[in-house]
Amino acid sequence: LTPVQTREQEGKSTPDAGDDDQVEEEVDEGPLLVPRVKVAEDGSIILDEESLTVEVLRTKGPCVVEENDPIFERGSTTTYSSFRKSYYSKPWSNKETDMFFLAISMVGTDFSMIGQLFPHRARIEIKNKFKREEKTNGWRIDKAFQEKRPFDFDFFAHLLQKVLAEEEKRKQKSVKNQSLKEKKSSKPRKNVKAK
Amino acid sequence: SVQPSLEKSNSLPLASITPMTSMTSVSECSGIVPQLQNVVSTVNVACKLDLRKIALHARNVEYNPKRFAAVIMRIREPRTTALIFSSGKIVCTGARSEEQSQLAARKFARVIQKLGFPARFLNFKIQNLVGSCDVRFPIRLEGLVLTHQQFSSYEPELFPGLIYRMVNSRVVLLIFASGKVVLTGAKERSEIYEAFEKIYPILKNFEKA
Amino acid sequence: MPGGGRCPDCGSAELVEDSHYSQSQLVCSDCGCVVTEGVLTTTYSDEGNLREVTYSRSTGENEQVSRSQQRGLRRVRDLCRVLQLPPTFEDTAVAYYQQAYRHSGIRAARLQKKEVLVGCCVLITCRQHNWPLTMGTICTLLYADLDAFSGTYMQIVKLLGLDVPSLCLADLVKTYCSSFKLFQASPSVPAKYVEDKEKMLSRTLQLVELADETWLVTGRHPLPVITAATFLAWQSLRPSDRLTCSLARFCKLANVDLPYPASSRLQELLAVLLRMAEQLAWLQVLKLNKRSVVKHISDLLQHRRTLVRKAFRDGTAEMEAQEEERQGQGQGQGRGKEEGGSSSLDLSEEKRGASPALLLPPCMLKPPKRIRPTPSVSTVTGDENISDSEIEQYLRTPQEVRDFLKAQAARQAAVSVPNPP
DNA sequence: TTGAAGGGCTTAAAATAGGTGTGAC
DNA sequence: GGTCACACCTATTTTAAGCCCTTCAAC
Repeated sequence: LTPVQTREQEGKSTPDAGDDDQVEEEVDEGPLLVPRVKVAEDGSIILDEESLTVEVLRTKGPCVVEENDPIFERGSTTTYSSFRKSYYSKPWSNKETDMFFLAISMVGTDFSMIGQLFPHRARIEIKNKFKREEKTNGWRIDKAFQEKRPFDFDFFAHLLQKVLAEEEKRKQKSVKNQSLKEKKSSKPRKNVKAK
Repeated sequence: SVQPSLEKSNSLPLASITPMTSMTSVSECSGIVPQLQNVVSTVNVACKLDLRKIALHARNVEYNPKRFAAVIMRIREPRTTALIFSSGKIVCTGARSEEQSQLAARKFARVIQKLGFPARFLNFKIQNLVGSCDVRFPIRLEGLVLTHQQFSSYEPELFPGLIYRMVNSRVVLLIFASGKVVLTGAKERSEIYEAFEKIYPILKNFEKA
Repeated sequence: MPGGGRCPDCGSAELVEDSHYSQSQLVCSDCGCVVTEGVLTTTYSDEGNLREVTYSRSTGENEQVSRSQQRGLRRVRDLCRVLQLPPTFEDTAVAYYQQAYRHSGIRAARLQKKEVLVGCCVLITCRQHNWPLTMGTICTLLYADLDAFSGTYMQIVKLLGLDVPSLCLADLVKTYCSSFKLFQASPSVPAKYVEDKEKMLSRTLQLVELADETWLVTGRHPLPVITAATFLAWQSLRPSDRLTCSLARFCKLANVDLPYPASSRLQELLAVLLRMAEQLAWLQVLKLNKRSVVKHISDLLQHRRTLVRKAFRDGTAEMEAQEEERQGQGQGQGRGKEEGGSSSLDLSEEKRGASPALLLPPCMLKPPKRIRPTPSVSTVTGDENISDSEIEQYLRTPQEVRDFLKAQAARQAAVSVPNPP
């Protein structure tokens, strides 16, 4: 039983990889199972409740209805939120942002192409990043666009991998630091985004 | 075209207040001039375009025929974005004024020309203007929707603003409790100005409950 | 019609129970239509099966009613029954659905849209009868996305030229509040948490009215306002036992969802109450905070209107004065005083004693955030010269084109051969 | 456990257009 | 089953305020 079987093509978590001629595999249709399963389960429960309510009403017949007041007990059918897709996008670290500008200088404003340079980012995230930077750091966009750099896919991929790995390591370290610091309260670390 | 009848206001961000030179007009002047925020225009370069070729030779573009059948081209000055279709039709967006939009459209056409297409510049037309301003007093949207029901849609469960469709005007207004107003749908800036002058006294009536 | 009626498809009265499914259903033995499912369980995928099972049996007469329209009408009735609406509502909602179908644009719409259209017609009917029903409820019952519902709702109201009254908050208080499981003791609800329903409704209503008077309702989702008001009403009716209970815990034990914006509404309401408390001499000395003020809600509500009037200045004149002041100062600033318009919703305790707060929507009290980069309305005429060099910055040189193609090819190769470890 | 902050979505308008859902004929 | 006439997805821009999500910081 799949109550809502609309195929939402806006799969998140897996940045809609497939576009651009090649790279067919799986492409859209992204089932995006997680939310649907949740919906189905939640829904089923509600449905059962409602079914019972209807039964009760049928057998009970004379409803309480307080005279002219159309308002009477209806059980808790009033709900607030309904289903919405998740649009969450991981924040860009400073290093990753630097990589973003490097990508701009290599390929220009082709967000689909840049999206392929960032395997964990969907095209829409690249576009939003661009628009955001245009508002807050317009000069950096201009600078990157004018500083043409040769488009070297492998070079970029390796550099990005290194940067992200470093990021991850740093993150884990800070978590560990936090858990075992306690005594060593004064540590002059502080990164301050290099160069 | 071009020279706007009303003074193009001032560049002072906060100064949407105009000294209101003539008070002899029939209705009172709000003293507020909506600022243009976005201009959409179209133009026809009148030749078939090979979008793949454009995508290969220009570095300010994106082209994904699977996703969308147009080249998306961006230029820095004026900061605008264009949709370029193989038919030769161009949609230019993002400019702050009609003139900026035309200049931008000419630049897009020039890029196409430089790529070897016999581009012309036909039927340039402003298609949509978006403006905004602030009346600087709060507005009881629930009161406004009651008395102007036939023009209004206010559904706070869906959107915080009231959607107001003007009579005898293409302009649609988004009216917020904060007193901020967005006006859109106009093809000439006078329509924006007129719509605002028309709505202002109405809004004044709903400053308080 | 409920229960023992006729098949909405073919009109047959030969309805039989069919318990092949998890929920028993009434099925028309003439055409095979499922007349009443356990409720709104039909989905598009089910519909495929239905279509095969039920061939369209022409009853000879009119019936230009399409399959999808019949299904929609059936679901309109189902939804009305699930919501236990008065019988007359059903026909009104059905009429709206039929009216919508007379438009080719609706007939050609996607199936999902026709599905949420069912909810739109029921919602519109309820609104016109002042029957409190939220869009969230409709969407939950239909398993619909609120955004999908939104588009269809706006379209249909425009298309049919309907006058749809707003959702009445007071009515919603009655139904929604009543659904809180707090009115009788149970294993999950200790005695000290049990409250009298009438007292709760009355106080919640007053708090919602207070919220409305102080700009906390306009432009906001209605239900979270009520959730916050209900919580405050409940706390204030027995503060000593309930002050330590959080909004989240309250919702959990009352067995209702905690709407996301409710926390903000609660904070805003508390700020308003604090401001009001400052106007009462005997409360002033107590140096109340957002926690202790709850104990005096009863007193504050008693003099609600007077206190609101005293606690809040009329914001407009003030705003205009500020605006003019800014004008005089020129454009260079961007900071300036700000503090002058100290938020009426500011909870910081040392701010008190100052002049009354502005009575304005919270969004107007937030510090001006804008970074207007638009000094350049410029002097562009649209006819200026365009230099070749300006255009050329956007073009790739022949060498760059070759490099780009090469990189593109490499990229494709990398993609088609995923991992070469 | 709470919040704050940051980001992206909702609404309106308008042009552009292929591919395809949808139902009537 | 094909034509027809729509819908309506993808995409672009821009403002408004609210909602809603995640992440990360004080307690």
